[in-house]
Amino acid sequence: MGRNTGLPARLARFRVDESTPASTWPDDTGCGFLHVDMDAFFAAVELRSRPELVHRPVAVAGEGPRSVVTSANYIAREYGVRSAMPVGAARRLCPGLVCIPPSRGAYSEVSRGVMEIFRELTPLVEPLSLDEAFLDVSGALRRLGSTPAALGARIRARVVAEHGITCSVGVAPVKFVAKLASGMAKPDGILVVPEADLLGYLHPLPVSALWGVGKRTEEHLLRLGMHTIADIARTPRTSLRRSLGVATGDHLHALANGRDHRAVEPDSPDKSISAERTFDVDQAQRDVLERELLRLSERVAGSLRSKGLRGRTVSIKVRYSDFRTVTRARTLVSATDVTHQIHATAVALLAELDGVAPDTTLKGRQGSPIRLIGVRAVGLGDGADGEQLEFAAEGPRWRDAELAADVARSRFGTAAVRPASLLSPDEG
DNA sequence: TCTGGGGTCCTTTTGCTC
DNA sequence: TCTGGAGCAAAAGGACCC
Repeated sequence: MGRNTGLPARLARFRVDESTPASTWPDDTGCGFLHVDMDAFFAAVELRSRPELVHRPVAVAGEGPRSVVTSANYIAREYGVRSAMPVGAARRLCPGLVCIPPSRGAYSEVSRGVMEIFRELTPLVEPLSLDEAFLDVSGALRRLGSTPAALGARIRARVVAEHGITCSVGVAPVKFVAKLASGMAKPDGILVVPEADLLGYLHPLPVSALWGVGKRTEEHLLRLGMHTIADIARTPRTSLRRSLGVATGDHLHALANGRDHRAVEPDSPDKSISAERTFDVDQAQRDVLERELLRLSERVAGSLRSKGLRGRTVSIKVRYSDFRTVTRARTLVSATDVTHQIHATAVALLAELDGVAPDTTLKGRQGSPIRLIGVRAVGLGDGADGEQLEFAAEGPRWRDAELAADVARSRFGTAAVRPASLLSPDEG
């Protein structure tokens, strides 16, 4: 089948071979958690419409000089191409790399379809991103007359038949192990971690395999002499707390011992909504930065309105040319979804960063060169906590105008209505 | 290699109030 | 009147994930 590449021999017995009778599969009794992950999702979606590229190294990446790879097919990965890698570096590793610009809408549409398949089996579906989700199937087994691994196989068959892309499935008695298992099942496979083998599976793995252990924490753990998950498991919890902090220490200690009491949570509300932009060339001109803040505020506010949310705190993020990143936040008297108010707050925060009074004339003013600027709304709610006092006089009018613009955009396209300051000179 | 964009969560610091 | 601490919320930074 061309699968099984890179799976350590000791784990081969956990892999399901769907061509053999289910009676020969690993024991999945008590494995209520499935984690389903699309294989090289964005690249796979693109390749559906570009079959001539299937046997070539392909990456989905933006076209700007500072773009990075968002997704690479498995042929490109053989050359060392990875997501988040700058496109220039990827091309050096793989000179024949075909780069395709991302088509966000297509990914969302496929994602919706795939999630629908999951929800037909169980209502307990927790999407983690466009291309992966946890499923709790423990309550659905009797109704469906199935086993967890068989459900995983069913999902895989439907996703490939209905959407033309492959996915991998992890099946386990606890949530985070299902996620680890799907990663090891890749590409195009299923891995079952039987309840009885949970610690046997987990303990020989490197500490970096734990979900939540990134580069920094890995370095930290290695310095402390912990190389495998077993090393963490036998370290006293108090020592882990001392070196990693209470929350992280407790968390890693529990995971390393195979304990994860988190349930699959289908409806977790949004905590923040943000938009940011990295400039092709660093910008120091204040009016350019303020115009970009307007564009970003529009996106954030539009997204808030489309979800029926308002944010109480507005924050900006600025990354300077030397990659130093700072954030500044301001909490409003009441929550907002109005572009005008978010932009005004963002501009005031930017002025503060430069030590300039908010009402200073900023046109043409130079600050330190900036490579990235972003706007975020946090403290989200439905806005039922009252009207916008701070904005009482003119807020409702701005909001009405923006709602009308939303309607126009939904009918005539996103370019139909834009603030005058965002029009290029020849459009004015 | 020269580092995107959208998120979540945690820790530490700071400022306010009692 | 001044000071110290507790408790809390906000702000800021950072690690991590896909």
